[in-house]
Amino acid sequence: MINERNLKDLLYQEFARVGKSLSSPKRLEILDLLSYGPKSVETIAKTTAMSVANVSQHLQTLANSKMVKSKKQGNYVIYELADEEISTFLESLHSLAEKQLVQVQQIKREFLNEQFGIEGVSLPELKKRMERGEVMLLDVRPKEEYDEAHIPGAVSLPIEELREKLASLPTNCDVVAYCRGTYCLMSVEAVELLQARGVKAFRLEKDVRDWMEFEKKGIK
Amino acid sequence: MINERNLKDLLYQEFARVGKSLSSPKRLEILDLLSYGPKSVETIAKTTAMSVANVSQHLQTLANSKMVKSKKQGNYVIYELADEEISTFLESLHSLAEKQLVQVQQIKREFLNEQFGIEGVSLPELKKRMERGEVMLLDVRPKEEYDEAHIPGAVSLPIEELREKLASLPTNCDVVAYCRGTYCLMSVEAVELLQARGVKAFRLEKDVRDWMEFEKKGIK
DNA sequence: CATCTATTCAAGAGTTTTATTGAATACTTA
DNA sequence: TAAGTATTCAATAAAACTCTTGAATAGATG
Repeated sequence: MINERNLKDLLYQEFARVGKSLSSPKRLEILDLLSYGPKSVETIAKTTAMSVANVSQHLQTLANSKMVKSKKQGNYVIYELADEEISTFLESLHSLAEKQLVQVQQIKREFLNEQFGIEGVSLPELKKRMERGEVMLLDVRPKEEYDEAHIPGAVSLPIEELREKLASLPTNCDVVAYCRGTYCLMSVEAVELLQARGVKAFRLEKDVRDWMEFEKKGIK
Repeated sequence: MINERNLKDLLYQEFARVGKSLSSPKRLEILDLLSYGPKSVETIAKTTAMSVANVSQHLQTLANSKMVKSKKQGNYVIYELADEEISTFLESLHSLAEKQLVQVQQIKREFLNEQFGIEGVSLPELKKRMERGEVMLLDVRPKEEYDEAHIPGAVSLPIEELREKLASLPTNCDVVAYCRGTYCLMSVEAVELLQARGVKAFRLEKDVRDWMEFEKKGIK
């Protein structure tokens, strides 16, 4: 008879390939970034502050366990998540970590609440205010990510642009800024800049995918 | 201003703790086993064919990332999953791996379908047949796991016992056997034994948790 | 109190990861 | 075709991980 141990060993070794993809902080960061849309190796390297060679190596590990796939586009190799399910899976990993690890809660509190006294807005609240035309919604991520997907009604104004054009922006309109979710600080900076100019600005902790989730529930 | 890199580095390091838990085949096997109920270190070591010291070490890694928790009971230390959500999460890891990795599909096919020409039964089918009193449902896992949770109407007959008492079992009744799901071979062996005695026996690929999931959907 | 037992600890060897560096490759574009 | 650019490859050093072995510990039981 076939050895049960044999099956188990083979099987869990395979399962662990997925686990190994998630066992390196850097790889997790890459995966998270890719969940906001396809990116070139160079772009990933720049936004994650890693060397290109290192990113390339990690991407190959990820491709090996079928977490990402790539295609050549012009001079660039564009990587993206191999499957939508992976994005969902990453989210559940985050929520699990947030629930189980006190450390994460602490980091979150320290960096997001205490350090920046920035008022947050909830999704239903945002929707209401937008319908009434009370606020302008700002997507401060890079333009490409906005093009990939954005919250309906949002205006694209990447954080770099915001920094430059700050002086020429109107100040008479309330603003809500969002970026790549809770752990991304671009919207935090945006709100700080705007507030310093006297604009009533708020941060949306949620991101595009949260919005899509939210709308799906509403429609159901 | 606070370094965004700083936040990211800290954060993903924490997230990766969960990933690291899942990056070792042995740890995954332990987690899976624990998803069927609390177990002592010794029991885990025996069923996974690992040394006690090694299991203890892995369990400590897992406890460190808050995947499992332990309590002292008599002479034993009993470990269990720290949270029900972890069980769900493990399942989604399995389904992801099964979907993405051709290897897993191959292993499954090789070990479960080709090698054993054993007819499987689906959950709705099982329910129908049980309601009509046409089949006996056998839970061939260790007694403790049956006590922890089992499919309603199932009879506990651990595989070892089945082996011993085989000769004294009735042969005039159709049987469906189940154990720890798709990748566990105890039910396969049970079916083989029973079939060799001339009993009409079938395998249920699903397990208790699948059943619970199934019932929940039905009730909704 | 002494013994027994399940578990943990500690040290070490062997392997596997990870980031770095510099070169190689493959593809564009002028 | 030649130059340029994005990515990958290859080699290496440092760090982390995994399993084993044998001893230590803590708690239960006689």
